[in-house]
Amino acid sequence: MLNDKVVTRFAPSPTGFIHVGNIRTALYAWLFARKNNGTFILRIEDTDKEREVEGSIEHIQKSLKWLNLDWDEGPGVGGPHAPYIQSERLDLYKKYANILIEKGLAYSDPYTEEEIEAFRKKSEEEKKPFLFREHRPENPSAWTGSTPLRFKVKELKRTVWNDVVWGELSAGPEALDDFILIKSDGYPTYNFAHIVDDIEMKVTHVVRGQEFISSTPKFLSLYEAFDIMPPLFVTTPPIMGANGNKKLSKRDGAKDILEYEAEGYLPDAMINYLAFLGFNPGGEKEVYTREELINAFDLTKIQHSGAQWSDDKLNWMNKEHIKLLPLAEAQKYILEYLPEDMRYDKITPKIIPMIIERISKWGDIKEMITKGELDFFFKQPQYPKEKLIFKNTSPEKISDNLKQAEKALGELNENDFTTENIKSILMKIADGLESRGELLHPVRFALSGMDKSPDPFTIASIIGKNETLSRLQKAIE
RNA sequence: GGCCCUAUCGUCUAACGGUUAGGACAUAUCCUUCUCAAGGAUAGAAUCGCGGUUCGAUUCCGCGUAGGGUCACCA
Repeated sequence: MLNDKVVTRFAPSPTGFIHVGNIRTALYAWLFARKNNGTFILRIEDTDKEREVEGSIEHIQKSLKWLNLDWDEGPGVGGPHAPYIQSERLDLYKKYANILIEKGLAYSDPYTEEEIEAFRKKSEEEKKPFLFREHRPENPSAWTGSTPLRFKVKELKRTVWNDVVWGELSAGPEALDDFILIKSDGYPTYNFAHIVDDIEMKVTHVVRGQEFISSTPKFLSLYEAFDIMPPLFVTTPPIMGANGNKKLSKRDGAKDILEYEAEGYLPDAMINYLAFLGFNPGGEKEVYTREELINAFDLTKIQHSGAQWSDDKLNWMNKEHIKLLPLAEAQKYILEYLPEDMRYDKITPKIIPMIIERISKWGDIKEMITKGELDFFFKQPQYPKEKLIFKNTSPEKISDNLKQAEKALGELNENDFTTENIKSILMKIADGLESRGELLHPVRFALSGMDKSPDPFTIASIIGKNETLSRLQKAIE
């Protein structure tokens, strides 16, 4: 087993979108497979037809594709163990079920749901855990397929196993029970189907959330029944909601991973953030590229306890990744968020760095536009009267200062109309005044019409000499 | 309730049994700046409690406490 090629899998059920908690488990499985030149399988566990949500399979694939978590086997790409959708593999589960029946390790469940409910209620009243095996029928009739098929626990014992992340784990015999293998509707349960598939697909490392720790003894007893070496278990801690310490779940507002795409996060930033929420390779470096992440990934450095989600940190991480992006690449993203009239203007490329400086995700551009923080680059701004008042300075003085600026800038050659030159010229004038603000504020306001904006030198150099002079003129009037 | 697991700044985390317990996010202040942003600097901020082992415990052990998970014909 140890010398085998690494095989990991992500096995979601198609019950809707997948959220960040699910995706991180997939990410760890993917990182580990990639690091070891192994195989990453996508398998759809659709054995509960009632909970299934239409379109989920496509949505799951879309989510993985957005994050560039490519799968080597699975829906869309096929593979040696196809099909990768459990509802299309029912014969296989029957085959494995028959092996257990022949070994005397599976039997037909004779009870009605009401009867079982009564057993459960009784246990509850007696403050004891409900165990089906205490009600195991003496001479069950042959299984016909219309009743549930149950696993027959052979030996009640303490189960001890080794988890790659947590080390040695164990549970007493009360964790073992005669669980259902195949439901009365003919579909296998998760407990049974995923083990058959992991065996068939030769999965070496089962990466999954810690909610499965308690049922691991059951899984191990199944492997034992088949006389097959179990895979290694890699248990990941939960992700907790941002406000509180509840496990992140759809009920508590966990978002569809694709919403983050819509908000303009970078896939590599999302992966970086997600990986570090519950994993740390040591050292002080935190911003990792995809390649670096694969190299640094180490299952034994996964945390044991839950980590709280933080939008702040995600935003910071995303900004760091935006900074790593080549300018041309960033421009491509930004163009998608700009309205038509800002998109193909000759000004556009010049404002890219200024936009990048002010956002943490592409979606923030929408906000900048709404606030009018971009308009003035493209057209003459309005000067709302209520904003025209500059404290401690008379209108005449301002007008004079603007005229001075206009004159000085007018003497600057068109080709020399750079941020640096404009700054040195305006600063020279401003330094002669009582305060620099007496000049810089009116000039900036003349150019942008905004209370808050980038500095006047940058704006002037972007919009060019003619437009700058014309706006100064207009403002003087 | 039974069983299982976890515990370092507000948050994410680092630290062969020996460190002034480190970094990052967030926060505050300062610098740069007319403003915004970005950048730089500084500050405050943690080993859950009690015992034990040890020359020495964040680290190992026990007991508390707190939190999480799980006890389905769901996955």
